[in-house]
Amino acid sequence: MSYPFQKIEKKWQACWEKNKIYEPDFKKACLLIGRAEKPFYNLMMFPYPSAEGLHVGNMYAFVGSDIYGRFKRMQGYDVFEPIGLDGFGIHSENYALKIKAHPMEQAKVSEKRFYKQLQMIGNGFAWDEHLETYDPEYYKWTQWIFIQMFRNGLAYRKKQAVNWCPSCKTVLADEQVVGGECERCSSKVIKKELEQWFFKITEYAEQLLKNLEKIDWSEKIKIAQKEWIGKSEGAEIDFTVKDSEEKIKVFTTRPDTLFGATYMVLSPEHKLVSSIKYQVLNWDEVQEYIKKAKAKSDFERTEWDKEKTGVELKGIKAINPANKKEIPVFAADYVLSTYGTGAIMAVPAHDERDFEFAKKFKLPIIKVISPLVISNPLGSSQGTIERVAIESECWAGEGELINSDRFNGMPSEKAKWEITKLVNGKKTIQYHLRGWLISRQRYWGAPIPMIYCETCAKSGKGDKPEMPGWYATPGKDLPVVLPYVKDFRPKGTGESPLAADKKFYEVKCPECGKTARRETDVSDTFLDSAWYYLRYPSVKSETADSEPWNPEITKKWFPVNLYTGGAEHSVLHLLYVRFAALALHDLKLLDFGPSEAPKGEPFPKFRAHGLLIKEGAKMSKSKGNVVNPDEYIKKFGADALRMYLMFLAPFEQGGDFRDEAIMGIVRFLERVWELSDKKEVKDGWKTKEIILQKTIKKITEDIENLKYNTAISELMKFIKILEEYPDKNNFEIFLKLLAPFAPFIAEELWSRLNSKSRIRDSKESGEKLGHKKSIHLEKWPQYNPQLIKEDKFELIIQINGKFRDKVLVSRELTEKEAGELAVSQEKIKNWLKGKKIAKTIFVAGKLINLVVN
RNA sequence: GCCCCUGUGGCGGAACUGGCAUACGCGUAGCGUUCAGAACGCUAUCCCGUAAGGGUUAGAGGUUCAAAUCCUCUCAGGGGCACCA
Repeated sequence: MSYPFQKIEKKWQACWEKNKIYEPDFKKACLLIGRAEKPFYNLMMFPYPSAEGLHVGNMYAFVGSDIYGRFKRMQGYDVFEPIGLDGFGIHSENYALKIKAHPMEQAKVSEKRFYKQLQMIGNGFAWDEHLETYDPEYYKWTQWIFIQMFRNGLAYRKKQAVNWCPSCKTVLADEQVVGGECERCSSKVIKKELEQWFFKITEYAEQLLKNLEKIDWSEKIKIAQKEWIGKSEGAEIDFTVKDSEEKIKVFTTRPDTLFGATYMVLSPEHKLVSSIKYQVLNWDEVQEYIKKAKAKSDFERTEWDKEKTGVELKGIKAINPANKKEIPVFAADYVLSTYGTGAIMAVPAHDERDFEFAKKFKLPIIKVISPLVISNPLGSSQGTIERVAIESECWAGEGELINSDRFNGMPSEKAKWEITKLVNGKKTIQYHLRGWLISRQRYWGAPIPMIYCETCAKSGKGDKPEMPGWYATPGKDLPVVLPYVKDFRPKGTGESPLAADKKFYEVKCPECGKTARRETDVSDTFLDSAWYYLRYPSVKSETADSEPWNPEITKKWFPVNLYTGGAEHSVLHLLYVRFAALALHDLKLLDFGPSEAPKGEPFPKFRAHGLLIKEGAKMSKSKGNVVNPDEYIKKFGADALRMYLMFLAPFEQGGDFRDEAIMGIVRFLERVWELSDKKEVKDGWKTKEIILQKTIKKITEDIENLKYNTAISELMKFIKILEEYPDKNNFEIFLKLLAPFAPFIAEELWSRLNSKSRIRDSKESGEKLGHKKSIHLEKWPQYNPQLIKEDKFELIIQINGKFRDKVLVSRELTEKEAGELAVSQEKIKNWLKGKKIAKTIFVAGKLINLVVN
C-alpha cells in the first residue's frame, strides 16, 4: 500500500496556483508595506527547452534552488522564484532541425511540455511572471539593450578572423569554443574573416576582475573567471630594425630577461611582415609559410604537442635594446596576432616555447637568470630559500640576474622594472579577455536592430561618426520582429537565412529615407540570457510595454539574493551577465539602489550546484542513460523524487542517480503518512525535548548551507523518535521541517491535522481542513538555545590520544576533577597499570587526554 | 604543460574550528509476520580475532598530547585553461 501521492500532488498543485501562494505583491513592495517587506529574490538559471523535455538534471537544479526558497519564505521573507525559458538560440534551432520542425512552431510545443513538467516537480514558482526569450515583447528589450550599447560606444563592428563552426554554419564567441570544438555540436572550429558586431566587454576587464574579490561565489567559478580574464602585468619594449625606420613593439612579462633575447618572432599576420617585404631576401618562402599558417584552424595552430614551425625573414635584423646586439627575426605561428602586440622577443633560456624553437632552428641560448628555489628539507614545515643548481637548460621561474651587465646579482622582480626603464619601455597590463562577438548567421534569434544605409555611408553620415551608414532602428519600430521564414536552415555563406527575405531586410533609411538594408544577422543567445532576471519582477508591471524594467520595483528587488546554476556557465553566461549589468549601471539605465555588493553586481551570492550523474557516468543522449523524471514522478511521486535527489549527496557536489536507492525515501514518506494515524502518547516526550531542539537547529543550519542531504538524514532520525512518542505538537513541527523538501505530503497532512486524540482524524477526507492556511506560509520552527544547553555531557577519556572510555559528567567539571574521575574508572585503571602519567590535556566540555609512558 | 577539486565499508555518503571514524540511506544476511510471495517489522553488517585486544579514512613521510581533517611527496579519478610571451 502506498499513500495516494498522485491525487494529493495534483490537488495541491492546482490549489497553490489558484490561490497564488507563491506570488509576491510587487506593488506593495514598492510602497514598503504588505507582504513584500522582506523581498528575497531566489533565482535559478532558466533552462533551454531544447531537448526531449525536462531532464532529471534540470529537476535536480530546480529543486535544490526551491528548497532554499521555501525555507526563506517560511522564515518570513517574501520570496520571488520566477521561471522562464531560454528558448531562442542555436540549441533550440538545432533541435528543431533534428526533428524536422520549424523553430517557431516547435517553440510552442516545447514550451507547453516544459511548463507542464515544471509544474509537476512541486516548486514554488511565481507563474504569473514567466517569460520566454523568443517572445517579441521580451526581445524588443534585448534589441533595445543592443541599441544602448551601440549608442554608448560599447558595440562596434570589426572585420576579424573569427571562430566559425562548419556544422552550425555560424560564428562563435571565444567562450563558446571548448578545446577547439563548438560548444554545441563538438565540430572542429575554423577561422573565417568576417565583419561582425562585438561588445566591448574588454573595457570592463578590470572591474569584472576586481569585483570578484567582493562577491560571495563558489570559489571555483571565481577562479575560472579570473583565469579567463587573464590579467598579466609586463612591459612594452621597442626593438629597432636595422637599416629601417620600422620598429618592432613587443609585450613581455619578463623584461628582466631582455639580455637573453636572442631572436624575435612576428605572428604570420603581423603588419610588419608585408610592409618590409622588399628587404626580405627569401620573400617567396616567407609568403608560402604565411599562406599555410592562415589556412590552419586555431585548434591546429595551438595544439600543445605540435612541433614548432617558422621561417626566418632573411636580410632583416633587429637590435636588442639592452645590449645592442643584432638578432634575427622570424615569422612563426606559435605567436598569436590577437594577444599583446603580435610580436615577441624570444628568450630561449627562460621560456619553454622559445627554447623548443631555438633548439630546432639552432639559435643561441643565453642564460640570464640564476634560479632561486624554495627548498623544503624532509621533516621541516618551513622552507628556506637557497640557490640551487638547476640542471635543466630552460628555467622559467624567478631568480637572480647573470650575464646582464650591470644588473648582475639583482633579483628578477626588481630587475623587471629597472631594465624596462633602461630601454625606455612602458609598464603595461594585458588581458586575455577579448571582445564579445554578438553576430550569429542563424535564423532563430533576436534580429540585431541595426540599419545600414549605403547613401549615408558615402556622405559619411551615421549615428556614430566612426561607423558611417549605420543607424539604430528607431525606438518606435521596436521590436524588429523575426519573420516566419520557411527555409530557416543556416546557409554557410556567412549570411543569415534572413538575408534571403527581401521583405525583411529592405527598409527606408531613418535619416535620408532612401532604401537601406537591415542587419540580417541575429544576436547571440547569451545576450537574451544576459538580462532576463531584470525583466522577471517587471513582467506584470503597468509600465512593461514602455520600459524593460520598472525602476521602483528594480530598486526594491535587486540585487538577486541567491543565484543558483550550473558551473558550466562559469565563463559564459556568468561573465556576460555581470558585464551587462555593470555597463547598464554606468549608462544610468539600471539602478539596483543601495547594496553591500559592488555597484551594479547583479549576484552578490552565487552557488553552483553539482552535476547529477548516472551510475558513475555522465548522462548523455548518446549513452542512452538519460533519466526522465516523469516516470519516477508517476511511480513514486514528486516528493519522493525531490527528496531522493537531494539525499544523494551535498547539493553543491552533485550525485550519482541509482534506481534502487530511491526506495529508502519512499519508505520514509510512507512512514510519515502512517505516523499521522497514530494515537498520541503524552508521556515520555519530555526527555526527548532536547533532541527536538537540536534537530530544528541542525536542519535550519543545513538548509542555510545547502547541505540538504544531512538535513534529510536528521528528518529520518527524528521520525524514529516520533514513532515511539507520537505527539501532535511535535508532528506539526516535523511537518514544517519537511515542507521545503516534500511540499505536497507536508501540505496534505497539515491540512488534516485536527483531532486531539489522534494526530490525524482518520475519518475525514482532507476536505475538512485542520489548518486552513498553507503550511508553506507558516513560520519556520525556532529552536530555543536555552533548551539545547545540557547540564551534563559525555567526557571522553583518552590515553595517549586514543579513545578508551567515556563518562557522563557535569558541565562545570574542572580539570582537577576530570583527572581524578578519569583515573578512578575501572577500564582506565587497567590501562594505567605500571605506567606513569606524564601529562594531562583537558579540553573543557569535551575530553581529557592522559599521556603516559 | 599549468590551475582547481576529489579520494572514507559491498554502494551513495556522515564526521563542528584537529578531539568517540563510518551518522543517514541502499544492499546483504538471520529471525518474525504470511498458505506462499511481495511488502513490512526486528536484529546484525569496516577488517583480523572465540575473546581481551589490535588494525583501518588511496599510499609514504612529517607537525601535534591528539590527524579523515594541517604540511610535503607519490598514485588514482574528475573538471577547467591551454603556444596568452
